[in-house]
Amino acid sequence: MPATRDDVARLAGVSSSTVSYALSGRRTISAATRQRVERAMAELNYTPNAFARGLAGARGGILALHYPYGRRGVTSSEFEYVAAATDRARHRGYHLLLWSNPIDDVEGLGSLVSEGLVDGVILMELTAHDDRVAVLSRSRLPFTNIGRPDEADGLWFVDADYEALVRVAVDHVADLGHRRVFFLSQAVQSPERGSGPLARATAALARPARERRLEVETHLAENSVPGGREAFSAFDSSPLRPTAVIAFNEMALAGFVQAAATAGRLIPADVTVVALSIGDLAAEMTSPPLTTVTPPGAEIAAAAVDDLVDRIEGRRVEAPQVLVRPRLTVRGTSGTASRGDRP
Amino acid sequence: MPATRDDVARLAGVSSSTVSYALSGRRTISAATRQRVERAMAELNYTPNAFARGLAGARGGILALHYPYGRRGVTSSEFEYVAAATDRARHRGYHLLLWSNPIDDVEGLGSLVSEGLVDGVILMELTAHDDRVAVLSRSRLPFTNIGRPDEADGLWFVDADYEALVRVAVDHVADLGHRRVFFLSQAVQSPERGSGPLARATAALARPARERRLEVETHLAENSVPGGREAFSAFDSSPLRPTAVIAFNEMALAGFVQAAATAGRLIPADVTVVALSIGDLAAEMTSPPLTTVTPPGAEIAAAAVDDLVDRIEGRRVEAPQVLVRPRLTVRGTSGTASRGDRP
DNA sequence: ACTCATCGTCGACGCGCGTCGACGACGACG
DNA sequence: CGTCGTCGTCGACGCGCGTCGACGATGAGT
Repeated sequence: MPATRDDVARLAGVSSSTVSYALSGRRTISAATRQRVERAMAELNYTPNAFARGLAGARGGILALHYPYGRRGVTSSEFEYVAAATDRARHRGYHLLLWSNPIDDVEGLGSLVSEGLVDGVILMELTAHDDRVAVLSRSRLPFTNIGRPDEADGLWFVDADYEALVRVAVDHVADLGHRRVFFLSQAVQSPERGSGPLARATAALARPARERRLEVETHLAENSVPGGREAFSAFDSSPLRPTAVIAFNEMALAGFVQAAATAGRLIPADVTVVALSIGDLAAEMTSPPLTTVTPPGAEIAAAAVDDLVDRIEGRRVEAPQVLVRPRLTVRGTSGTASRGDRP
Repeated sequence: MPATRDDVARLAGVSSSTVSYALSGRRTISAATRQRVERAMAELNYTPNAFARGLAGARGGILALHYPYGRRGVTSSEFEYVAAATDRARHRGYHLLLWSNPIDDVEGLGSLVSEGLVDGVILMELTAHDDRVAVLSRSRLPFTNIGRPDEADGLWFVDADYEALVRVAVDHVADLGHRRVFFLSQAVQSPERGSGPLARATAALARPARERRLEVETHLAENSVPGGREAFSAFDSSPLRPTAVIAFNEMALAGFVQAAATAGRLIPADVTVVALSIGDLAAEMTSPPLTTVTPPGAEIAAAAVDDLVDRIEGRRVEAPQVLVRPRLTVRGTSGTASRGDRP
């Protein structure tokens, strides 16, 4: 039912290919003709058919955003990435296709690729060893990553700067005078694959801790509320007697905070809490609201889209590897260490 | 670079159209031929080109999920809808295109439609008067809604049952012995358009309240943390002296809870709190965790996708209007009313 | 006056698939 | 043995667009 290019051509009294050139500007068109064509397009409410455009060899104008299946809505900020990517893609003239399948079902990704529907792919939540990267590399389809694998040579990616993330948190805690820190980490499901962010943050912790002369006790908690309660027991009975918590475990932190309240521990008077990678809403839901150090998800997603589109359109050839600095938001859970703990 | 249908045909020693029929099953094919074709497809790793398929008049296999832009991804459960829809679409053999633009920029939606790219559209977060409905109705493109406008005759929708939502909350509070309730509502930005859920929930409150003999004071708070703090002052100084809060305002509830803690009000000993439409993560972040009554987002999204696909494939013609019952999750913020307040 | 480049426009073709009509092979039936 | 219907396969065409080569019209240069 929608108008075709031929309809426009007929109405404007020109040939069909002239309409095409008027639209793409790939050949010179006289001002008079262009105007007639534009008027005709407006009148017929013409929009080029996306399938035909794609078939004819041009860009189809579709990007795919792939995130591994199953990690289901646990992370509060996932939507921030998706929404920002959608938005940025639209501004660049592309559609965003959401695509999700089990992380080890690489075949699903393969069929998406060979369907030829998308001009490029953005991979979300990269793990340390991610098979998706191999599949896409082989396919010659442009892609960028959010996050990065251990082996990132020649790869395009935008990632949070986890070294900076940890350093900012450590500095903040140390600046407040704390010296003994409880690192509320998480137990990794499949150590094989490894979670990039967690591993990176964990590895990055040692150095700034040493520089700021902090003693750190690490606790691996389940990523769940009960896991957080257990973590609090561990914290509470620790011989280290830590006065601050740096948490990289969203659900466990919730349990931890609840358990602390139940046990009568006051935050931040008795314990300072700094949460890593937690969304604003979740941070505001606690009492007092959480001090957080968080990567700017929207910025990261937008940068990934920009890189990908640049690459698709041939505007860029070298592989950008971008690390984005996190944002420290001091809310209510960080306080100065009590007298006896001061250095 | 990917294999085409002709490649498969050549390898299998049949004609190109035979491959097509073997794939679609729209004509009978001998078992022997089918097998040769399938072997050839497997060997070449053949996947039909999506653009050509779409151009040739068949389904393109793409659905669009449209959500209004700008409502700043603050809502905790948005991703739940999106992820569930993506997943369900995939199971039904469709791709999901995310599409978002300012709610009053209907033209953007129009161009998506006339591009002919998608087989159907799902509209999220419908408001009471939603221009998008008119645009899509005119386009003859199949669409379903999540939420519903005031004028819903003949429309396909899946919506949370807000009457039930409110009733469940009221019953829960009343069962605990509370008689005076503070309804933490929200100030609507553009009263013109009206937020369907809020209006519906508000309207639905009167009747169960009367039936359960509850006195209700309604407070319109900004949808923000400070707004919630102000709401707490209003609550605290109310002559009604309410003992329970029913909240339909995510960010304000956070502020409210914080203010309550600051003021030394204990939850649930002094105040019972029931939150409407709050995601699980956010609910767990408070101490104690929030008792909630929430529509099952994943279920709603999946149902909308199912309806839409059924309609596209001609499996259904009458308009289903589905109301989904909410889920009450009793966590830590609801307690029995103190003695003096009992009936 | 004639040549030659340049500009603006046109017609034709191909992208890969779905589908329609045709046609050969084959068994059933008279 | 001839006829008719069914099954399985084939070739051709069209979907709407991008793009290539061709061509007439113009203006500049000799």
